[in-house]
Amino acid sequence: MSIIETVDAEGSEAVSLHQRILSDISEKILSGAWPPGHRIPFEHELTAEYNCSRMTVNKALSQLAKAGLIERRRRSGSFVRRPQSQAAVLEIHDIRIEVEALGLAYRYQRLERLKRRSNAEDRTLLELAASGPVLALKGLHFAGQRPFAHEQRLINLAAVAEAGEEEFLDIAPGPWLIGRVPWSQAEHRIRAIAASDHIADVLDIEAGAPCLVVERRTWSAEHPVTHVRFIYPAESHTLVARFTPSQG
Amino acid sequence: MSIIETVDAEGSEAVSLHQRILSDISEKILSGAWPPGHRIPFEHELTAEYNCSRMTVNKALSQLAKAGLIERRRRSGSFVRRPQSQAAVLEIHDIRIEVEALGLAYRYQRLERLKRRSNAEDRTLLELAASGPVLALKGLHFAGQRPFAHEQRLINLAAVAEAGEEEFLDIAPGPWLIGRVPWSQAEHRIRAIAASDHIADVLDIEAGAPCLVVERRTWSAEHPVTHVRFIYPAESHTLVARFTPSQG
DNA sequence: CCTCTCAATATGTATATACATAATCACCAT
DNA sequence: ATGGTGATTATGTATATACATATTGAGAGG
Repeated sequence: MSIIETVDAEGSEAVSLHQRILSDISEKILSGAWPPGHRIPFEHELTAEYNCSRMTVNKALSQLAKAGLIERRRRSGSFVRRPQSQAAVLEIHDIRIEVEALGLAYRYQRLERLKRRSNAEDRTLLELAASGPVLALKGLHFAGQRPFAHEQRLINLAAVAEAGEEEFLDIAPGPWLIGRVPWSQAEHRIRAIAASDHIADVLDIEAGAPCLVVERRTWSAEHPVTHVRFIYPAESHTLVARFTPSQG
Repeated sequence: MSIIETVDAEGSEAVSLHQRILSDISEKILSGAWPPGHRIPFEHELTAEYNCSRMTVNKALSQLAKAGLIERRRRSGSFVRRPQSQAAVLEIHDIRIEVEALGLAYRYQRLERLKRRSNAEDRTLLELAASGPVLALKGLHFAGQRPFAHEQRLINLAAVAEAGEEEFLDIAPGPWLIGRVPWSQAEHRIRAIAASDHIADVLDIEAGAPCLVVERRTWSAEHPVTHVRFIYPAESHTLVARFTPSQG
């Protein structure tokens, strides 16, 4: 309630108030002190607690909401969100790097390239509202002589027009895109499938053998950029994800 | 370049100014009109262009910076960032929540429970240096009447002594641990396998059918806590990972 | 008892303002 | 030339204020 005359005599670090509110609250949530469903103090209460303006509190809470830790409801307040899910930083390496880390020669080979107007399936995969030009690619990543992964990709040419001029004969579209398009969001879907006859054929495995499928959708500031589906033979691939639960 | 006094006569949607500045700029970046390294107009210029206060512009630019699209430098201005490396936030939900989200009844059932001194394999899985007491558990997660996932877990009793007193007959060890042990690090390994005869039997699927395997190792402040291996029938499970680069 | 309306409330968005801070530039003295 | 010094500039953070908007809850009216 009082003016801030205590100048943080002890562990006085140069942390902004904004940051402190943020970390205080996420700590409470992550530690379980405030379980899912718990109502977070109202903005005006936090205003009093931290002796700051509502704008500062509001900014911090809005950020927590965007991060998915809390849910805000007008007139009701802010609440700790239910999905107390564990978040992990999953690093999906460039396939080339992955292959070369195994001491094998990397090679990419195009199987198919098609420029067309997006059909219904394309629009579903890319989450596109309207029809537009897309580039559909299929290719194989090799580790030494053996196929390592099959890639099936859609590129939204409305978002990345230059991609339409590329042949992608022996350069993989992934690194090409990464080097050109800044992306702001991605979604992965990971699952297991049995190899279809066709996939078994190109990957040189038995039909019905288990495969790991990684699908990735990428957005650059609201705009869908690309959708890609990697299929790995089960033996060749393990995804590794490491996680430290720090909140920014 | 001119002031926007046109009040969006046409597709006038209730979009906040904040949102409009945000999408305008990211569109410019995305389209390549502003390539990496390009200097974004100064806040005071955008203030004039959008005829709004600096705070509004600042908020939008700060958000773009947090999203990793631009980089801000004092005295110099804001610049389009070079594309970043890939990392993804993978959310692994509590199985109960996942099952209940499907509208099915959740149930956990213990298959096996063994308290013993860690053997060589245990120490590998837990990354333990010395031998010590561990709890080895096997159990099934049900969605309705059908098995949803098989769980095989090791708990380091040196780190979580109370776990040794628990039976885990029908409460799953995952939530039990989460509620008790603050964990500071986790590592996931994700891969596909063909169901062994035994796994096929307990999961009620065909032998050789593809399965998704998620292994998680958890540490609490340097101490290994638990290692768990989930096996999901391929049809029942897709991991979804969402990602926004860099957090605030 | 039910519905409709209106006031109260918490959040959402925006403004004007102020001062802090880091980086750069121009200038001056050596 | 060279090195320091201070002014300038753009962003960083915070405040007080205002009004919009969604939602809840209580009370009026049927």
